[in-house]
Amino acid sequence: MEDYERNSNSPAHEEDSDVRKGPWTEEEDAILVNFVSIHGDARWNHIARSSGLKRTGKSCRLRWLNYLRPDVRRGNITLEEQFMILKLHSLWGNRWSKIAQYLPGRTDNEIKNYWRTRVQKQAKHLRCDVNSHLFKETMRNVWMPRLVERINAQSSPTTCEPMESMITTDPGQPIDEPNTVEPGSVRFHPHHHQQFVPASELSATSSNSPAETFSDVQGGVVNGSGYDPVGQTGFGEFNDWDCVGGDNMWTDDESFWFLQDQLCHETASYSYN
DNA sequence: AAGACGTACAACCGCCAACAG
DNA sequence: TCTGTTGGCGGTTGTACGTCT
Repeated sequence: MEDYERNSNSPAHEEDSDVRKGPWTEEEDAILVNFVSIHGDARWNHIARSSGLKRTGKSCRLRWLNYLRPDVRRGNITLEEQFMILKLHSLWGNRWSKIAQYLPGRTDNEIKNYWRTRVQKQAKHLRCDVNSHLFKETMRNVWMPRLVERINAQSSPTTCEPMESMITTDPGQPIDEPNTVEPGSVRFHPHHHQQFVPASELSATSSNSPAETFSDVQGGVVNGSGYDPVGQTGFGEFNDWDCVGGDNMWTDDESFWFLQDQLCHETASYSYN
């Protein structure tokens, strides 16, 4: 651990040997939070020097963005977030920061970790590459439909099922790692600030009329069979998994709003407010 | 009970683009 | 225009912790 905390191999730079590495302590966190609250979160090298922290500016920035920022959302990835990650990754590839923009409170690091630990693990189980056609087809035709089914099935503060239980098509697959989504958690488009919350929360907590549900507003039609990977809903047309990053890429807004629209149509369990 | 193994996630690294001087 | 600095990003690694044998 001590080796990890010290940059030991640069004797030529006295300052560098003083740079701390490794896990942040509570004291360091407190100093950084206090300093940022006063001076703002810019000029990280200046912050690192002026605060007295023996950290690099980069390290301070990362700690703030990924952990200390007040709007960082912690806890397990929800079903909706899983769906968004899979879909956005299919559109944009490993552009984690871009994907994170559409998952408020989630950091690129968290999404990247989720992808590596959960999704890539499934590819390993299938004995195929995460970029292979087989894996993409499995994700498109098995996991994502099941995610939509689960989202549809949610009617109260929800349980979040891990990806591994979705690899099988057995509908009776038990949920082995349930977790609770914090009531009142909201997701919104970063540009338009339109929030959408589970309908169950709305009905319980707000005065919104039924006519304000998203599918009503949008005139959306619930697809009775849930997720349609290649047909009526249009997912399949555009979701060319082999063309990520190619000429078929959409603009950011086109991609996001198409996806948002599809998700809302298919789950019919969200509403804007 | 203890060691091996697997998982989750915090943190670092290297590269690159933007920007200021 | 050039150069150094800074911040952003994706990839990778290290470690704590849980589970399995």
